[in-house]
Amino acid sequence: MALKRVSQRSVPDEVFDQVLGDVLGGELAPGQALPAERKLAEVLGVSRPAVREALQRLSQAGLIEVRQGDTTTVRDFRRHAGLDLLPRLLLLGGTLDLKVIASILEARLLVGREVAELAARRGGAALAPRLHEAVAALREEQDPVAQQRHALTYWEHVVDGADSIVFRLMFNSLRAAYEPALPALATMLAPEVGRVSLYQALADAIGAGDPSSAGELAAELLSITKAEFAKLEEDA
Amino acid sequence: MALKRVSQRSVPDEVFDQVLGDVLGGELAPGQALPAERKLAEVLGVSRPAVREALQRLSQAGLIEVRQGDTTTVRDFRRHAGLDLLPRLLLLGGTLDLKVIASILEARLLVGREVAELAARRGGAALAPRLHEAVAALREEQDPVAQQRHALTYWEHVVDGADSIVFRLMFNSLRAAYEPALPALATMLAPEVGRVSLYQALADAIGAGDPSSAGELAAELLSITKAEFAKLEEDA
DNA sequence: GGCGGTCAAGTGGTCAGACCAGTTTGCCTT
DNA sequence: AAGGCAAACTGGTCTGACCACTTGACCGCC
Repeated sequence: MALKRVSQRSVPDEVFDQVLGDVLGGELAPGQALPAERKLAEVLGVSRPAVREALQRLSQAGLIEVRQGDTTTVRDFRRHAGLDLLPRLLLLGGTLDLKVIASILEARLLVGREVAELAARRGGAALAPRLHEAVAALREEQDPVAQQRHALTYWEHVVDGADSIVFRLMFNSLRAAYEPALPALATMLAPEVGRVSLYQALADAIGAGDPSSAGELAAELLSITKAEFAKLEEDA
Repeated sequence: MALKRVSQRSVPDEVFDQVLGDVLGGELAPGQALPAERKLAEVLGVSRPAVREALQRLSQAGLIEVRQGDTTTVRDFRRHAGLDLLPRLLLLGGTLDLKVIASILEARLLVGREVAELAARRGGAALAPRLHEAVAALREEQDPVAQQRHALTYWEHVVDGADSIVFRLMFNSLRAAYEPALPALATMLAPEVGRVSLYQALADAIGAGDPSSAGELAAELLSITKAEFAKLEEDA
């Protein structure tokens, strides 16, 4: 068991999370004005520089607009936030948002297929050893959460093989979304990581430089969880 | 001519940009330690809270790691930054990065096709009027940059019709990347926005709820700029 | 009545200095 | 060699003062 560093949350982190929760939860609507920094600091019992740090980060994330001399206003995150906001939408108030999960699984399937094709085209034989290594590690692993980590490593190699900075950064954003939620998602993802033979076949197709097969195999693999989730939603 | 607000750059913005430029430009390599906040503030001739604001934002963007009591270190942005970093990669040091443009155009084509299919499946007839409105505005427009804006409005409607938060946020990140560069990109994108009939046909396919046609038309439309760019690169 | 100028009050932006909290390194003792 | 302690360094936070911008109200002039 690996011991992790215990990290105390900083004051600006607390402020950031609180305001973000209110924005995403709808309590703070687009166009609405936030209290002045001085007021926020007073109400929250913290210093103004700490409030400023949080607000500048919220601004960077596309959730608020800060203008000197005027009140800070809430933006419509659906129009202004980028993909990096995804982790916060997935896990909101401590619970997983099922609609966001569905959207992630869908995007993962559609984009994953394209990335696998690119990897077959561009990664080819040089990529195969790393993929097979990840498959071997996945095969040896019993712990469900650790299995997910091996699968993530596998897909990291695939997206590197695609040789596209856009897809690489996209992968990072998506990984950042579900990595914190892995313990909760591991059960649902188990059937997928259980199909080691599919991971193996995809590695083979990529290594052989066969985009058509790679795309199909990737779609087949990534369809498993999407279907599992759809079934779960029907049962609920 | 619309007059835009003149915005003075703040001190934390300047610090953020400078450190970000050094990280993305390679002067600050992954694993390397940044000078202490106090040192940075002294060297840059600014206050420490301003430095902190910038560093916390850089940390949020995945470019550095800040830990209390230890030095702040540089992270490998390729592994840790998300899609929201794209604007900064596209326009680095005032010049457009051709490799990033190529990657954007490719991803735009592959993802745009999927989004158009989803929009045809989910947006359907309710989406059509807005699409046709955007097409009409595009047809009336002569200014190349303004044409791009109409095209962006068109695609915003399409991605809304896809009814997926992941693709919506993705669109926001991509738009944030090329929107500041529109004046520079307008020439290259002109053949695409000149194909109003293709935009029209795509709107029709989406309105008719025909995913197959929508995907094909979207791919055809988005292939234009990709091909133009490939040609430009060969000429250079 | 409409427009322009001025002022006050509010907002965000920045700074200096002090103090708190965590990490690392060096030195001493067992 | 290992453990403990202190110092020096790091980041984290606060207070209070001042700067810069925006908005709204009021007044004077045409």
